[in-house]
Amino acid sequence: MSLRHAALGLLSAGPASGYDLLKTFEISLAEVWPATQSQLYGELGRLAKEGLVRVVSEGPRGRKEYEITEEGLAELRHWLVEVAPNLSRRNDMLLRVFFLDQVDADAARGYLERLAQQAVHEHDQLRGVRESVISQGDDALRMYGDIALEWGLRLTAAQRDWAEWAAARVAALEQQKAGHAAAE
Amino acid sequence: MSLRHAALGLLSAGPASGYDLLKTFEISLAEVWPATQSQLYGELGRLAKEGLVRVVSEGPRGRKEYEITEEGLAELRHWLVEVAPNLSRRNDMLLRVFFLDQVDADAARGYLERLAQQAVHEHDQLRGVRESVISQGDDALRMYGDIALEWGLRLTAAQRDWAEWAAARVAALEQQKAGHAAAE
DNA sequence: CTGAACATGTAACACGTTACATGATTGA
DNA sequence: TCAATCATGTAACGTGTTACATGTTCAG
Repeated sequence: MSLRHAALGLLSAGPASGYDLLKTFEISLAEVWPATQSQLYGELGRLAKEGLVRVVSEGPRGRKEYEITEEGLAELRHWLVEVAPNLSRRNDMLLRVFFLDQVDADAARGYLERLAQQAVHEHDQLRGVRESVISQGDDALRMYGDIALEWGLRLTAAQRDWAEWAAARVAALEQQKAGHAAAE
Repeated sequence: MSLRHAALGLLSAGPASGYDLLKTFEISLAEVWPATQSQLYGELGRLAKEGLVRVVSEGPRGRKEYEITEEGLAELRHWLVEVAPNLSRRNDMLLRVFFLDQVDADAARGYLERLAQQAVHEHDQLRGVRESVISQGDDALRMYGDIALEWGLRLTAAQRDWAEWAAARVAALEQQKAGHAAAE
């Protein structure tokens, strides 16, 4: 149920339309909480019905501008620090590792090496983002953006190191097996 | 659509009933791909209908033992190395960081410190698991289990370091603000 | 003989994705 | 004028969660 809180969070920075929020979801929140148009319009309707947001103006082309209410702000703050974060631990990439013994060592090594490459790529992307947004905006807002970015940088670095280490372990086993075969 | 592959992966190690698989999901796969009873029985039925698994024996209490078919094995191997892992990036914990400017610095720091503590706790749990399963089972199977465990150890360590670093940054801002206030 | 563990199944609901459907405004 | 962009909404479908429902077998 966090789409609701993502929407409230974005609206806490100022009024916006569904369309506006959608852009934000696609750009800045895509790496953390992707949302589709369909989902967002539905949620905004529900939030309005429950009084957590309110329509403040209707612009051209049927545009509806939403504003967060006091009640919505209270709900956002409550969620932020009082509700236990539910670590959604489903991990496709790691699930595969468990079954990697079903393919030969060469293919398994290839899989791990690709993971390492992907991590390097993502890390570079994030470094690019950091370069492009240096020191703009106010204290707190900027700091928390930085902190989130740093999380990405550290995690992709750790993922790269791990994948490289794992690929090397598989390669070592391959060598060992090859030695065995030659000795027979 | 990975529950299907998780089930195929478990069955690739040998025949088992839905009930058996459920235990495995609850114990060894819980951290990577949780599944409920309801979901699993449904999926096994579908897999059987599509010929990726087959019922090999019916035991007491209506127990149905499933075995993976050649077709199922082929699908599993295909998925393992040929299908791009879809990185499910939804991250509740990080989403909150983006909106942390909505609570005071003290509460924000508390949130980050709690994240660090949680990471330490998880890291310790995993260290416990590693201790308890040292050097059992065969080469490849053991190795991939190790590799997955190592991922957990490295990620929880990185998460702890990051959360501690972030909490320190927020504390520094608090100090700065307090100095300001005193100077006025 | 009784409670725990074994064993499977269905129904209702929540959430997310994709696709369809529609129309208004603006700038080149 | 016409294409791009703005702007919202709904329907169908797939997946995941919780709860309900039922019955068997084994060990003490």
